[in-house]
Amino acid sequence: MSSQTRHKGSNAERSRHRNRQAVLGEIHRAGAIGRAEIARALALTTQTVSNIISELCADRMLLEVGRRTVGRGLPAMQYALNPEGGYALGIEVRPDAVFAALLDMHGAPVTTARVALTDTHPDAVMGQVAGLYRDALTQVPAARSRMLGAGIVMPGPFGVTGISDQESDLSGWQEVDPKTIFEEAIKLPIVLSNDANAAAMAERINGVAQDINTFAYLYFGAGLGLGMVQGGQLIKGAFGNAGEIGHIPIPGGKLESALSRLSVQQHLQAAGKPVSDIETLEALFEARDPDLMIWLDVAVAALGHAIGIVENLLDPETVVLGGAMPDNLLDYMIAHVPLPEQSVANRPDNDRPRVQRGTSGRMTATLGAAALVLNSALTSHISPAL
Amino acid sequence: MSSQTRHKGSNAERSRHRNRQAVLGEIHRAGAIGRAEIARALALTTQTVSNIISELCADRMLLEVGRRTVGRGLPAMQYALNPEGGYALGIEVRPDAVFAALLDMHGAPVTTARVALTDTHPDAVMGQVAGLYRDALTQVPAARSRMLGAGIVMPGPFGVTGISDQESDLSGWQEVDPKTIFEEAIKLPIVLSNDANAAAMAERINGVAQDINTFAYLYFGAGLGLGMVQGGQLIKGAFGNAGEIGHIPIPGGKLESALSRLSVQQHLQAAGKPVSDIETLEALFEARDPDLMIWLDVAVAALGHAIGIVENLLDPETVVLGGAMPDNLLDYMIAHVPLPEQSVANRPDNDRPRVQRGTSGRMTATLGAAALVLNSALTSHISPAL
DNA sequence: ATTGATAATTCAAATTGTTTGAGTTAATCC
DNA sequence: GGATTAACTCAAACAATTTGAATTATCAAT
Repeated sequence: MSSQTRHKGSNAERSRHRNRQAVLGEIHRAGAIGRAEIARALALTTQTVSNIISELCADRMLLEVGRRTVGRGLPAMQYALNPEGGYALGIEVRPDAVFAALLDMHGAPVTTARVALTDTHPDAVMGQVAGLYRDALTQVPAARSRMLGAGIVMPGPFGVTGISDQESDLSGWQEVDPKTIFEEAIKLPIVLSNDANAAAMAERINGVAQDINTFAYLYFGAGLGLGMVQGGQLIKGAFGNAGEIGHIPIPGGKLESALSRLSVQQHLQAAGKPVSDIETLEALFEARDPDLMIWLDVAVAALGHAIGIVENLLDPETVVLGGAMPDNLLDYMIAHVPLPEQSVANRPDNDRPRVQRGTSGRMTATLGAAALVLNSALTSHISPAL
Repeated sequence: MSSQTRHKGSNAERSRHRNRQAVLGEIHRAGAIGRAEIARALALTTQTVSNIISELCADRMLLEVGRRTVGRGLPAMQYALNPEGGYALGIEVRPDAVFAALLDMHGAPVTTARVALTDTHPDAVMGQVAGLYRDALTQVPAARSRMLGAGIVMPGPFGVTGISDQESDLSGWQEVDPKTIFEEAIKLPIVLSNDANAAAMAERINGVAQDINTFAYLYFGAGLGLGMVQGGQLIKGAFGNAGEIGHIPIPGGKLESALSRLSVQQHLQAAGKPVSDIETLEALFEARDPDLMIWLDVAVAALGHAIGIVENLLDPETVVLGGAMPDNLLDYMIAHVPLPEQSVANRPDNDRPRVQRGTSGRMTATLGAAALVLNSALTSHISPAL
């Protein structure tokens, strides 16, 4: 079944809804901003913005943060998002554990949690997920009445049986519709995504890509994923499986066999140095372990290749690197990656870094899951004016 | 300068504009359709659609095509696009020639023309372009008052001096803004694009991708280009240079050194068989020329590689192949390409062909340039309902 | 052949949300 | 201190869609 891309018509009510979202997005972008300035940015009248803002204030979505004097004229009252105005739940399902995070309106995590997963069948997972949600609401009771929705990150690819790695596969999920069962388990609007897309959204809501509308996120999960954002919207593909960059063949095999957590683990395992967690990997790198450095040599070459593909295909403002790798390793890779000359990003006047590290941490994808929800609350879903 | 992706607010007037476009798009998609059905598709009331349609009829954009009886009830009056309701100009600027086409509302070419280009400086090109536009209007006087806009296809990449091939470069264009000077030369709204994106739009308006919202077009120009359409919209990248797939390195060099018109020409040249036009190439293939078959062996391997990249990154419904190659060669390549198994498109239930040939002809990009204009007239630019 | 159900369409009134224009407030500039 | 500038508010006007009742034409069943 292909992605249903049927546009809907517009009416007054839907206009209001979009304008509300656009106002929220503008405030998010600016941090604190006055009504007249919002009106100019959105090509609306101050009156309209005023109406919307008084509504949002009544809903406790906004806070007045004092007047700011810029030049002449009446100083504008500044408004900012009320962090407690809305919450988004992020859930990440991995084969061995489920992560949860509750984000406030600023995109800051207010609770995080993790439970081990012994049974990966849908019913068992739903039980854990419902429990995590319950716990989060217990810790932050104020969120109960202000939930915007939940983002779910699961191992993909979806609907593909041909090439899935057994390792990353969850059993018993073939015949269920994830969105439906999650909606039943936690009564919230659900957004489903893969880890790389979620990570990209995390960067956009609260990270290095905050003002960047078109960028790519190379994500180290079990394999190698790619989240692409063009004009503030994720590129999902026809079946939601866009960004499977790990499968792409490169001279020595497929990309993720040289560039992934699994790859480094296997390499070190073969060298008699089994590594199961990131801390060990971090320590090995601190010690400049020769076997790890050998892997890195191959990995940065593959990374250069991957960046070339992404830059030439998407022409992004920047490529963000992150995921299940220690920061020092990511920084090393960024410092030593051979950036391809044959790339549309290799332009003389390009002052932005072509590659940068994302806000790190193992929770990136979980936070990103919630960020998907925040993003849809903060963007108006109207294509930019031409 | 990055792509300005600032959303605009909505008001009654803009709602009407979008609804008009959505109605036109729905009629285009259906061919002939009744008002109530449009209303259901767009989640509007029949009354609203009725108002919009009577306006469009008054503007001569629509034709009544009789009533159609489906089941019970009053048979619905069917409406279709009036082909003469609007026209779009397509201009393709190549280093050696300028092509022009005038398309009617159905996307059918009503005039096509070509002039050789001896001087590629902007002023000279503008003179030729203005002349082609004048000629087109002379041949189709009815179009004069009903022009929707002009699409321009030019060699890219834009704003990149680092990696442009001299061959495909136009001289004297570094310091001008193409959009501005085209707008001056022909007083019409201008859309700029590269050849691959235009070709993709041609397929979507009037070709094999008519009902496909997410697909990719691999375009043989001088090099190898890629047009990506996701949810009915082109993926342009931050600076308009998305889809430069030709630059991507593959085992034997960069992709377009194995897979492009230039590549086959150079290969045959080296074998003592200079080929300058498509007909010769077609004839050589008909004769199964051994040198050409050698090139093809390498080319289909490269094509398989390219398809793997595109499928895994975009997850399209299909990949369309076309451009400056004879049809029989394209068909051969499609029949013999080694489709990668490591691809999200390699799914058991996929009944659609993974690769297909586009509506061919050397004019694809020129027609596509005009199709860009038609597309923007027929789509409402609202993101799909979630 | 008549009657009832169904579906498209139209008309007029109600509704929603934005815009317009006049007037108020509070800052800077001279 | 007065003129200018800019943000903001109020009330009325405006533009579009929606609502609900009435009309028309077809199918299906009696």
